[in-house]
Formats: sequence, C-alpha cells, structure tokens
Amino acid sequence: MLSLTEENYLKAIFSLNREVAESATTNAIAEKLDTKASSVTDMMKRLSKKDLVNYQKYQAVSLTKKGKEVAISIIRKHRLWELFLVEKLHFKWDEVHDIAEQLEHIKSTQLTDRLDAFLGFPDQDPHGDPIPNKEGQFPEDGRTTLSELNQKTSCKVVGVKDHSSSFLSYLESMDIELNTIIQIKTHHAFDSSMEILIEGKKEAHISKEVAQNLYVE
Amino acid sequence: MLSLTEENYLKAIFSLNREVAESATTNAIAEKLDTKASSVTDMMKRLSKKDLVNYQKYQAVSLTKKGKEVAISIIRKHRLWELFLVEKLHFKWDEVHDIAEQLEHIKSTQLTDRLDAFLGFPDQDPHGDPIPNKEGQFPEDGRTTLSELNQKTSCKVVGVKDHSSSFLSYLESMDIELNTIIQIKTHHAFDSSMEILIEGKKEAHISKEVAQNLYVE
DNA sequence: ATTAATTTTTAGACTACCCTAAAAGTAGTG
DNA sequence: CACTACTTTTAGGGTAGTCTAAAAATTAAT
Repeated sequence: MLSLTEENYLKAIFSLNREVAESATTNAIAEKLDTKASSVTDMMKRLSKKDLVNYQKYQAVSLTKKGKEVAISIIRKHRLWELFLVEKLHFKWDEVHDIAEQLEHIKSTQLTDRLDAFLGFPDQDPHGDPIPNKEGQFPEDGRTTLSELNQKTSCKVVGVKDHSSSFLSYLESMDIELNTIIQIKTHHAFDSSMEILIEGKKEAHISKEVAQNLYVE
Repeated sequence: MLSLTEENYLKAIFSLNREVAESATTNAIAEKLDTKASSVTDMMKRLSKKDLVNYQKYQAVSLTKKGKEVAISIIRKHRLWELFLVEKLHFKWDEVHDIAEQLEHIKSTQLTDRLDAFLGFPDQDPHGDPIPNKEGQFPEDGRTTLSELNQKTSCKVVGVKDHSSSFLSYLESMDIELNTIIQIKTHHAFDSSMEILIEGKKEAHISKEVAQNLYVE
C-alpha cells in the first residue's frame, strides 16, 4: 500500500516525463512538489527499492511499469472526480482541482469503476484532458490524430475528437467528412499547422487544433 | 489543519462518549483505534495542546467544543458519503464503510454541502444513523432520545419517534406513557441496551431500538 | 582542460506517529 | 491498611518524511 506522498511523487514524475522525456530531474520534481531536492533524492531511493522508479544517482528518473500503472490510476481517479464535481455537484471547472487532488488518493478500484460508470464512461475531464480507462489506456490509444502524422503522408478520416457543432460545421465547409482522403503537403513546425490536399483536389490550411481533433487511419 | 490520525482520534472519543459518559479512557480509545495505550497518551497531550480534548492524567477524556465540531463534521461526511455510495453508485450497505472511512477526511466544506444538496438533504444514512446538518445539529436535535442519555440519569417521556401501533402497545405493556419518569440504571455498551426503572418502581430491560424511539426531557 | 556554476547527494537533525518495557498511579479485596 | 490487579504514563527508540548545510558530481565556460 502506497502512501499519499509516494503517490504524489509518482504522479509528478509521470507528468514531467509526459511533457519532455528525461525531464524528471531531482530539481524539477522538487519544484513540482514544492519540496527540497534532498527530500526528492531520499524518496527516489525508497521508490526505487519498491520497484516503482528507475533511479541512478545524478540521472533523471523514469517510472517502471508498476510505477506507471500507479500514476495512471491516480490520473484516472483525479479526472473522474473532477468531472463528477463539475457535472453532478455543479462546481465550476476552476474550483475542482484541489478537491480532486484529495479524492484521487481514495483507494478502491470498485469505487473508481463505479464512478466511471455513473458518469457514463467519459473520456475527457472538464478541462478536456483524456481520462484513461480501467485498463490504463488513454482514450486516443490506438487512434491516431492527423496532428501526429508527418508531411507527404496520406490518410483517411475515421472520426472526430471534438463533437461540437461548430467544429463539425467547420469541417463540412471544408468538405471534410467521414472517409475523406487527406494528403499532408506541409507540416509547419513553428505552429504545427498544416497545408493539406482534400480528396486530391482542394488545398487548405488547417490549424494545429483542427489536426488534433481529426482521427485518421 | 488536522491530520487524518488526529481526526480519527476525535471521532473515536466522540463515539465512546456518546455511548456511555466517561468511557473515553486511554485503553478504550486504544482498543477502538487498534493502537497501544502509550500512543493514546501521546496523542491526548497533543490534542489537548490544540484545545481539542480535555485531558487530565489518569482520567477519561472529553472533547472540547472545537473537538466536538470536528468530530461531528467527520461523522456528517462519513454518513453522506455512505449514502452517496449506496444510492448513487449502487453499493450494498455493507460494502461502504471502508470507503467512507477514507472519504470522510476530504477537506472541503463546499464539497460536503453540495453533496448534501445532491442527495436531497437526507437525515439518515443507509444504516439508519442520523446525519448531522451543516450546523452540526443531529436531526433529532431539540428532541433527545432515551438512547442518548448516560446511566444514572433520570428523565421524562415526552414523545415517541416510531408511531407504529406495535411499538405503542409494547410501551403500554411496560406502563410507559407520556410523562412517565424513567431512570437509567445501566447503559450496556456492547449492545446499547438499558436497565431502567419506570416511575421509580418497576425495573425493565429495553433494547437499543426502543431507547432510540423514545423522546425524553 | 581547468575553473566556475549548477545540480545532486550526503550528513545530521526535526516532527508526527507508532512501538516495547518499565515505572507509577488507581482500585479492589481481605 | 497492605497486597494484588489493572490502567496509565514515562522513557527510550523506530520509521516516514521533511529540512539545512556542506560535500561531491556534473555541466558550462573560458
């Protein structure tokens, strides 16, 4: 059984490594958890002994399989509770973080799974962040968004992530619908926007946000 | 800000003193919390310094006003969460205790009050125990049931909670009616039953259920 | 490549909470 | 009142987690 403190360390390491690889350094973790570097070193030794992190003196740490599972389960709980607070208890999306920060440590798989069901197996929290399912898979797992592809690639639209009518009508105006073939001509690095060719005939420029919300194969 | 451990001590003392006055002895608390007497002594000194308990060496402890408020707020949270688990997440009434034991320590008055509203301001948990309101009043406040009194106390019957004819005829058979004087001789801790003296003459044994359904003054 | 700046680790100490073993206090019994 | 049984407290120590200050290692810079 892990302590609240240990769980918070794992969560911090997970999120640092999500953003940029090799970034979970002693100092970075300390800053994230508002503690001191020496405390982090201490804890890394303990977590390493429990096979939750891979730790080597003076090097950035990474999570083991076991550590990753714990971290994901905490993120899952955090996001489910946030959604519960907003959707069922009518909190505003900016008021829920601190409460979810506490609720995420409640230990009961059954509780988490039933909460998940109660909320209708959602895949996004109130901030639009993905909620991993009970197997620890993030919703877009297996599904590729257009934004993940490189230029000169061709693909077929198989779904949308954002279901808002404004997004859908925007797609319609571009003649993009299910099964539309898209070729990426240029993928601009500076803003992640793209020049694409729709169905081999119509050229268009789409923003990063649009590319991130189109599932393709 | 109180620690989880401190909160659990306060809750234990509250419940011991509810059952029988002067019963929150070092040993009793230790047993209730599955810890050792020496640890309890330790904690009593700390809680006393924080003005949460009244502690004098070698004597049973009681809660201060502040201590009582904390204890009641924890009980409130525990019972609201239990009801949530049963009513909304469809847990069985016997599966919820351990989870509620964790949830009761979540610190957010707003959360508690919204959960209360979400559940429709209930006054009983799934086990039939009363849920204090946000002011810390138990639903039957203003009205005291016989079960809330300690042994050696004397009181007068002023009403019944259960109005069923079977209960009323049972009372009649015991010669208990409005304005009857009852003296509590013994309040058994193990099953909350009582030995009482009716109108100073007739001795009787009554169960917890009966005591809980008699309003007295 | 040696020095300087920065990061990380170690050493030693503190608090909260727990324990065991022994001492001290309280109560019951003849 | 003394003796025994029991309860409670003290004394001393352990672990988890924190800190500061100093030492060691790494990285950057001249």
